[in-house]
Amino acid sequence: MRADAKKNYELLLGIAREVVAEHGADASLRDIARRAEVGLGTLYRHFPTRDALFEALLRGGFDALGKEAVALATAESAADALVAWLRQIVAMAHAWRGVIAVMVAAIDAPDSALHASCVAMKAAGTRLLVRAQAEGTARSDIDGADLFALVGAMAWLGDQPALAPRADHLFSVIAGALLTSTSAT
Amino acid sequence: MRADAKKNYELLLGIAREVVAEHGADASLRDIARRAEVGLGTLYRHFPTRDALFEALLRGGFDALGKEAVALATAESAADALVAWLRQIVAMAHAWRGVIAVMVAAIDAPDSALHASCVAMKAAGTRLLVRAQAEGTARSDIDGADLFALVGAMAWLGDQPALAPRADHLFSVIAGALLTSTSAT
DNA sequence: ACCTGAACACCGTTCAAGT
DNA sequence: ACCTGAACACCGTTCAAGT
Repeated sequence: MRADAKKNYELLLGIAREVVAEHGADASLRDIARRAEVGLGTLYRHFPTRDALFEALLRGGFDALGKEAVALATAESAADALVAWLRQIVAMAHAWRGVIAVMVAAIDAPDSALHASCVAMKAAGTRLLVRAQAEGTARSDIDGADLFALVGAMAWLGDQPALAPRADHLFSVIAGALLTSTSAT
Repeated sequence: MRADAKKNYELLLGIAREVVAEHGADASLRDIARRAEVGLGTLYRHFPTRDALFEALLRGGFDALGKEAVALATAESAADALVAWLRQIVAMAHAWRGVIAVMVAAIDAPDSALHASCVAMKAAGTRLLVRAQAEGTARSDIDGADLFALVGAMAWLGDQPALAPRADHLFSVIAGALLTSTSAT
């Protein structure tokens, strides 16, 4: 990548971070280009699609969550590990208002720039779930797809201003429902 | 209301029903007016806001759910009544893709045309919940606001094509989490 | 190689002008 | 009273023209 291109790329990413923090996942791409004082075509050249932009914005978070899942895979309590990881992925989605809907759509769209990351997150969650199930502390009538869907639902709750105050409490309720009663958290 | 106005009102409502069924809650109002072969201003005259249009579209459903809640208030099992009603309100939201987010926003917006109906739905759910709690079959650390939020989350799940196949199963999981273990459904 | 911004096809919302 | 549609201020996306 040419030096000036690289500069624009980084600049756009920084401004996008700000604008998305302000306006959520459906922020205006035009606005981002405008604030970055860059042609609209430049934004499209670097991020040909909205998903591509989010992939770049979230890459760091995805990496961290992936590593965290690996670390938690050997934790003493598989149930606690699962819940701790769920809490983190919900928090990340919550940090990017509205992005959860984009992620959920991407999991069914192989061509989305977010597809691989979302599949990886789903797989990581599945591994933690399966381990807790093997341990006997997570209910067995749930699979990775269910878990991914519940993460979506919990993140969505946090995205709605009217519901956000309940999000933490409802996280406990839902997380509790995933665990078998002997190890309720 | 003048006869021609009334005709336009009904016409718009019918077309809106179709268009919203096709495109969900963020359907184009312009498109509705166009398909109804009516000036865009006419649509705005009858439905000054998107919420006003949805209020008109959903009024029948809200009425039915309200009556159903009254009927269920004397059902033998308060727990079953609660779950049955939850299933119905989630189904109604599901029938109008995307409308749940509008409803959730309206509950915090006293000026929304949907506000009263949403408050009524929340209150109806709360009554069924309280009765089940009194009966000892619903957990006591949940209130009406939590219930409304969970309805939102469950309806949202059904709205996402990638998650919809899991919506029924997850409804059971979440509904089960609301009940005390002695009466798991 | 990369950047720019006009062009196109859409929105939601308002409001002067018509009947 | 009611209807119409142009006008305005926005979008996302593409692409010819520039450097």
